[in-house]
Amino acid sequence: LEHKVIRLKIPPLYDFTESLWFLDRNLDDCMHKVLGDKARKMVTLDNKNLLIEISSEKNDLVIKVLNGGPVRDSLVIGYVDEWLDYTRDIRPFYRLLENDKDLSALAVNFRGFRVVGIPDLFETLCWCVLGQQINLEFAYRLKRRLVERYGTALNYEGINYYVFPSPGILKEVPVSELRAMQITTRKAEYLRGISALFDNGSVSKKKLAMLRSEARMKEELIKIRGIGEWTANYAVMKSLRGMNCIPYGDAGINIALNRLKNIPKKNNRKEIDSVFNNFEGWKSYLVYYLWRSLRQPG
DNA sequence: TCCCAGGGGCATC
DNA sequence: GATGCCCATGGG
Repeated sequence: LEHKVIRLKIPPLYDFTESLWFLDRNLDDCMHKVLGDKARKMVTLDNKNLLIEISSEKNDLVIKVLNGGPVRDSLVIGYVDEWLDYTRDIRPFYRLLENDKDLSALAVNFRGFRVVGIPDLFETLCWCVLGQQINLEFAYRLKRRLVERYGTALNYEGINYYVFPSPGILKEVPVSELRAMQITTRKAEYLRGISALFDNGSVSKKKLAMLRSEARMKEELIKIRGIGEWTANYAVMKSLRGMNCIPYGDAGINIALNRLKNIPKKNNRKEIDSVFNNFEGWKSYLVYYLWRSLRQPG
């Protein structure tokens, strides 16, 4: 069977194995699958569901469309870039890292690591709500339950790939049904509320993107019940590609900066800012590298 | 038993 | 604006 194949030249400071590491990292994320040195994911482009596979060969990033389509190459390429952020020139970020003696090891240890995005804003926000104040493993389990029940599946070579449930479907799910999945009453209410806002069009990625300013995007998001400062920053970073997003209060950031810079783990907003102020334009990347540092001994 | 997890809302001062 | 409490489950 012949598949559509797109080859893209890999730019400096992009390492696909780092993207793969993030996509795998021992967490059971139902929205993609890592098989050896390949990643597979179902994506919706031009109202069509496509199963795509990403791998690397020599100096190329290789995209195969395994199922679905056809859609224009540019749509597929655009999606992969939103997902893996591979075309961004991150050399300026590396110069900033290298100028900081406590952080310069990050540029060596995680060379070529990029922010892995979640192009679907609705999915991002639901994911944030699900994961609030519980451990990651359990959060991924909750997401899997939600997606398996209300999402759209494609079975390919014995594995199910999913499109995240639509707002129209989730807004109608009774709280009791979500409660039965161990999603708390509060979270169920948040999910239904966010779903309704996306379903009636009052909130959308397109509308937020048109605001241009990250600060204004966050401002709009925080108005939504269930979305606080942490989630607004996370969502703008992961879905709208904001470059100056700091999820203040994040436990992982606190631990990483405590290790690397001996900064207190609580009431540390000013200390956090004093570090991040040197990374104007790359704050989100620093957040990501700090998270990255938690999972592998420096 | 305790504390903590890639939080957020709300009441209170 | 800071602080304390609640939610609600699992892991260490």
